[in-house]
Amino acid sequence: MRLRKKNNDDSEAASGSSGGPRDERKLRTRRALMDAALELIQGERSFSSISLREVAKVAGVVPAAFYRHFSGMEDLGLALVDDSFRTLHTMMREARSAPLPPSNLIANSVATFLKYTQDHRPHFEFIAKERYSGSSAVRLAIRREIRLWTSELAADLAPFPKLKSFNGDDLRMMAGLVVNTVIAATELILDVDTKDTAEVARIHRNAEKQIMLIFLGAAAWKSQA
Amino acid sequence: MRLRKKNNDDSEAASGSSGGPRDERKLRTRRALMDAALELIQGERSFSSISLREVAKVAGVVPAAFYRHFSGMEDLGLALVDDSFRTLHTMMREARSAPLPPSNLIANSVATFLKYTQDHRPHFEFIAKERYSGSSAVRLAIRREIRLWTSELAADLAPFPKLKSFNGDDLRMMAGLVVNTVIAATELILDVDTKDTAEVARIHRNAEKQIMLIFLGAAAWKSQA
DNA sequence: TTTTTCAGTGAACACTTGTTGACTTATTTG
DNA sequence: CAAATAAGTCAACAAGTGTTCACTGAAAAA
Repeated sequence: MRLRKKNNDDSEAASGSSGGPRDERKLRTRRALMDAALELIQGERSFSSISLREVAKVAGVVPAAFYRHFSGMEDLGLALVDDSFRTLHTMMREARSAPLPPSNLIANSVATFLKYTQDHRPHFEFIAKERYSGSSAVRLAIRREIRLWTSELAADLAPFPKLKSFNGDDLRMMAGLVVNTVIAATELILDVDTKDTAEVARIHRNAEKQIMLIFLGAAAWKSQA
Repeated sequence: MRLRKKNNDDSEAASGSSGGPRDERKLRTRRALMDAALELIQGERSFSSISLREVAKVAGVVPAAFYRHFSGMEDLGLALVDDSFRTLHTMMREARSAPLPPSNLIANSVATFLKYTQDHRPHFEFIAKERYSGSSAVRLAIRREIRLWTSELAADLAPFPKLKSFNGDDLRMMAGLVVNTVIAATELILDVDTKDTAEVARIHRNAEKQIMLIFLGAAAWKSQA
């Protein structure tokens, strides 16, 4: 109990600190479990309706082995939230480091984002499905991440000259509106047949227009009115 | 098979056509099953994670009796979608028949709507949870209803003088934005402790501002730009 | 080399699950 | 009144559930 390290929760192997063949193997299985869950989520089923045993089976592992990595399904769910939003933050970092030209900025940003969600479908499908129907811990984690994302966007928006008249609260309010709109479009696209490019394009255009409408309103906004 | 009426799906009793003691009883049990499902949904669980047997138990009925009313859980889910949106349409009809004064119209509408969602929490919680995580049939049904709702709102919005410059498509686009915003606020409120009036008020104000921002943009909008 | 650690195994457990078929019993129908 | 209808009951089923425990065997530590 003192010097023993039980290490039931991957706290070490998850970060791949030492990197021996054993840690690597553990990491692989952990990923296999997470990927298995994401795979089972695709289409009809939701995370709360899949079983620990199914996840283990798809991951090619006996059910008991699951517990070497997660304390239960809820734990797995939280890990998937982290995983999914890491994906999102990576994208936003890339976007900032290679900024788009100011002309057609909105249309390009929307296109970039929606393209990204389609390329990482499993993660975003997981988020969309668990956002409201998951356990309260998972829901809370997702809401926290979205709030964070909203704040990031607000910070990115602040320098724009047209948004001078916004105070901090109202800027977050506006960013929240943009995030909501983008999320709604994402969720629609996820529910559409990938090959139905016409419908996907329609959703794109709609989201673009909606965000343009928001910015049009922003140009006329006066905080503390 | 010809003159026999098996009546496995409540098609008659659901509408309560004849109204005898038997039909009334059947209707009561049907409602009990639906209410049981809504009750089980409250809080942690989601519709896809509750079982037919649990629903039957809460409804005070043996599992086999469930099949006298619904062919399975998915069928129950579709019935709940209908039920929930009937609630919503009732509200919108009431709102139109007793129109609010034009001053503070937005703030009043938002307040009315959000109040309503809190008074019919189970229905709206069901919709929020199943919108993305339910079976495809249920998701489709919900999306269809939301689209309908959006069109209704667009029709209500059309007469406004400030929205002269909108064509039909763009009007639906704007209505969609408003609906999304209201839904997002609703979903946030449902996830907040009912007694946390400060947080509820914060969400109210935020939604109001967001919709005002949209209308501000609308006043500057030119369709087919 | 010997010992320790630990991811993964296999079997067993006590339950819950959806669905079935034959039944009872009150209402409806003729 | 007697016959038919059908909502609800009861018991049984095969299959799947989460969790446990003693185990094996390869990698890590000594």
